[in-house]
Amino acid sequence: MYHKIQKTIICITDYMTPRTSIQLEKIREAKRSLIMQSALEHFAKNGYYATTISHIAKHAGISKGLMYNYFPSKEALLKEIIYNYIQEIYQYFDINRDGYLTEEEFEYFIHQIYRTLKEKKSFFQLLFQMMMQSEVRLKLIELQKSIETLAARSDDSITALEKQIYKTLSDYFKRKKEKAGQEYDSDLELNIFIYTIKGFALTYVFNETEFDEEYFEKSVNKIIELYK
Amino acid sequence: MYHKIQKTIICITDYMTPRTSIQLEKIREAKRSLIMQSALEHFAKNGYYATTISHIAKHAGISKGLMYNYFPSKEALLKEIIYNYIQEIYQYFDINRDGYLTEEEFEYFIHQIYRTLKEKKSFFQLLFQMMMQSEVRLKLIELQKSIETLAARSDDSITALEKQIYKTLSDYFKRKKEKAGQEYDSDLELNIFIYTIKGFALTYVFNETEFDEEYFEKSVNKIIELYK
DNA sequence: ATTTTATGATTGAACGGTCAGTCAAATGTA
DNA sequence: TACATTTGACTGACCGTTCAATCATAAAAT
Repeated sequence: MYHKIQKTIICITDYMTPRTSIQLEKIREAKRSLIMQSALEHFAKNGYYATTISHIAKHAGISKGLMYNYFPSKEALLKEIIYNYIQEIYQYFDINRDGYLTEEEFEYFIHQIYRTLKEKKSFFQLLFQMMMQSEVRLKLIELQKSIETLAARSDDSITALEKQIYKTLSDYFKRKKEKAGQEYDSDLELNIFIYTIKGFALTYVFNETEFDEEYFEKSVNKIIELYK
Repeated sequence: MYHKIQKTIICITDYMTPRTSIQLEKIREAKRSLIMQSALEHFAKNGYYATTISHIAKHAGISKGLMYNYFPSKEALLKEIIYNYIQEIYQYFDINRDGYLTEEEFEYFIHQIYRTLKEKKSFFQLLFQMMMQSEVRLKLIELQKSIETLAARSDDSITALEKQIYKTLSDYFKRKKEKAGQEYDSDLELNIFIYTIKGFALTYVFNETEFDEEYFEKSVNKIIELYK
């Protein structure tokens, strides 16, 4: 079925071009995406090690060998997936780059987290899994660093995202402190808040009982109410 | 060689036992524990699939083959570990079997969670990993059910523990509701509380930066303060 | 005290299966 | 024809598992 889609794409791009140039590149890119999508689903569901290249290929409607035309190795494929998603998710949270969060923006921020979790569920499943194996995590970080030439960021993508979020929130909670009395420990409250978000993310992302979305939305609103 | 065969034949004639002492059983049990300990550490650090029997055996100071004298398979070893720890942890939380939690007991309960996380860090690392792979989780549940003859519990150990905790807490939060006004949604607050605990557990258990214990203890106290 | 013997513990080479990765050939495509 | 894409049989390494053989020890026999 994926195979058919792929053929269609080729047909569409079948202009009179004598040159196999930029169009070709686009087809290639589309297929790359297809493979990554298939791989992500398998990695997320069964884990990295339990997933075989053959399964990924079959699901993507291509042969095993072709995989290696697009990615040099299974590990490279994994890293590429993670790197790409991280980059993409980065965009979502670039809005508050001034570092100042209003209450409204804070609310938006939390909702944005929820939307992102929902939209990229599989990716977060994979990410959680990755972050729980020190061996793999180290490998990832090490390799992110070697890829970093691509972006102008000097720190590794995974923790960079975490850091940016942390910084913005830290400022927000500090400002709350100024408003509130002396008793209020902003760092501590921030940490508790992060635990809550983490726990929520974990629960949401790995929830299989096809819970109501409404249930989770209520939780999101409660969290906002508690911490805004 | 031939010599050996003769021995075997004699063996068949089946004299009564010049057998070793019953204490042998204790040594056996000790070695079983040793293997399980070694396996747990590897599983926790590198994940189930990335861990080889050879590694476990080498770390335990025994040969690969001997592993199979104590456990029928790698998977059985995993299940045995999880089952044992679950059973053990059960004990810790059996105190409030009456289902009624006072504020003091609630405080104790949270502290107990923290102590358990600390004491059985590796196990919780493994457990978190397991719970994130649907494939493995299903296998586990299915097999727990087949082992259940051992204990008089009719539901599987992992979720049973979860359920018991949930029930006790649910009652506690409901009672809070009665005290507080109408605005208070006990179920919702309970869920948020659980997210927080989960997030805290996740952070604590996979923390590698050798954070101060003091830091986490402060968090524990804050959580108590927020939810008691 | 010494030797014999039975038995469980232990070893590691070997087996069978799996899987990441390769490559020569086939199949388009211009 | 020339060039690119795609395939899937194949390879070599690895790993869970097995098993024939050895070791260690305690009781029995001498």
